Amino acid sequence: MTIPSEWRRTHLSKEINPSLSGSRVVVLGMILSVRRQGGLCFIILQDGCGMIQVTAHKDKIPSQIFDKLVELKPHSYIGVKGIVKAIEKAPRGVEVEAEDLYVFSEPKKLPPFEMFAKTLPSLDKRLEIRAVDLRRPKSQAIFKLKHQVLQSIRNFLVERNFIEVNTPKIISSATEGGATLFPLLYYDKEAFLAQSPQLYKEQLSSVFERVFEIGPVFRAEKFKTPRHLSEITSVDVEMAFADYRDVMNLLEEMIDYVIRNLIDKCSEELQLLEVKFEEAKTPFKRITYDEAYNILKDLGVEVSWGEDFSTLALKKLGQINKGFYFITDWPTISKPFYIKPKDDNSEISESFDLMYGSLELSSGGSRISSRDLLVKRLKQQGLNPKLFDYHLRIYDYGMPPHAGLGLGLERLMMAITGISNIREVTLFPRDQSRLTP
RNA sequence: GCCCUGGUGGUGUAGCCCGGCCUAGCAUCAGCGGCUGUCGCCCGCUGGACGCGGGUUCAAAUCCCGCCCAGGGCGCCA
Repeated sequence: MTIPSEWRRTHLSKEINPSLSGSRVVVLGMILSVRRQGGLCFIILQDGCGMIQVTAHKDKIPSQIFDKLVELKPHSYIGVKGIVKAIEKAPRGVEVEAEDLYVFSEPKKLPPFEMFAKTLPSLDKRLEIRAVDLRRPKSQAIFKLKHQVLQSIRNFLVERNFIEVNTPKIISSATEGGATLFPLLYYDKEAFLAQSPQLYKEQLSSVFERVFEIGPVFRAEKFKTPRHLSEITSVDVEMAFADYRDVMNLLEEMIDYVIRNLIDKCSEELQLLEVKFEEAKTPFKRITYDEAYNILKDLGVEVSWGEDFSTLALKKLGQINKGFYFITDWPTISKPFYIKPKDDNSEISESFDLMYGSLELSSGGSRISSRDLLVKRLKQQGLNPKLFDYHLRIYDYGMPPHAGLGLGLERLMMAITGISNIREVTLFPRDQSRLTP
């Protein structure tokens, strides 16, 4: 539809403030709520960046405009032309007193949830019409925060001379073994959706020294938990002439930077979601795998040295350690083939996981930069070095020491918002049973 | 792959264990009416539900079996 020229927006909701009092404006947006009080009507109009209260007085405007306005339902997309009034009783001390109305769209039906409801339908029901669910201010706030987190991460890394790269998501073989990949047909060959940009970013660190990628990764494990998805956003960082201690320091600084930025720029969203950041003080605690192992043993939790901690074990650790903390120096056997064993003890690796309570947010470490050692480690892990030839051949031409990390963006959002279901912090989550929307 | 829990109007729930007093309660919502400073408004009236199939019983929302769907846990998992 062509938008009539007199119904072009003059101001966004957030631009309307008491100093504009008396000016005539056109605001466009979607109705969140309509409340009528006799001859007075209050409408909360939401646009892309906030909301503004619109009022209509029966005795000040033509009756057909007033009558139309009061019968409008939430989810109607409208334009309102009116005068800005600075009024203390209005939210933010300002409102638009309507003179004219333009209706772009009215809903044929109402969604199964209310815009400000205290009780919500199950997430499953809401996901069926996710874009409508996102009209709820609280739902939107999550993704405005996520956007700001992404912006902050980019700013932080770029300020430190990292460059952003993009690597293939269609790959020929298992990146690191272990995880189940999604197979697909690539012309007449078998291919897979990438589980990680790991090997590509390592190669690129030999060129640009500092690289990062923010993009989707895919896992075909049949998870059915509130913290796993089949498709997630991974923040991958790799840097040359660095080891795992440098990476941990970088990650810690980055999270601190991200949180400071949120406090600075997203106070409304944080308030709406009741986020406090009480458990986000740097420096983050660092405990070694062996220390964690002994703590768990003393608690009577079943642990076997060399293995990843079980869900139960992580829960116990999370009870002891609130907020962010590192678990460092993992047994080499528990880590992927490219993680560097310690020079003085090859049983232990230069590696870390960043935890938030019992939730694993990130893992990383120093990487092996010798081809021979990589081949040895591949064999130890039961992987066929021939399948990795496209990667290993690069090492013949020299490779600086390097280290890096992978961070699950959605997991970070769970930690930041305190939301316990990863689907809630993902616009269109993919899991075992959900391929739409 | 295995185990556990749940499914009641559009939505969220009570009732189920211990069958009858359920003509299924409450809140929200929707429809109609009233209200000129609301902001999760308020007031009055009206409306709407036991996941699907089978069984037991004089009687099933309630007990049993199967199926479907959802949630959670284990295993597994940068």
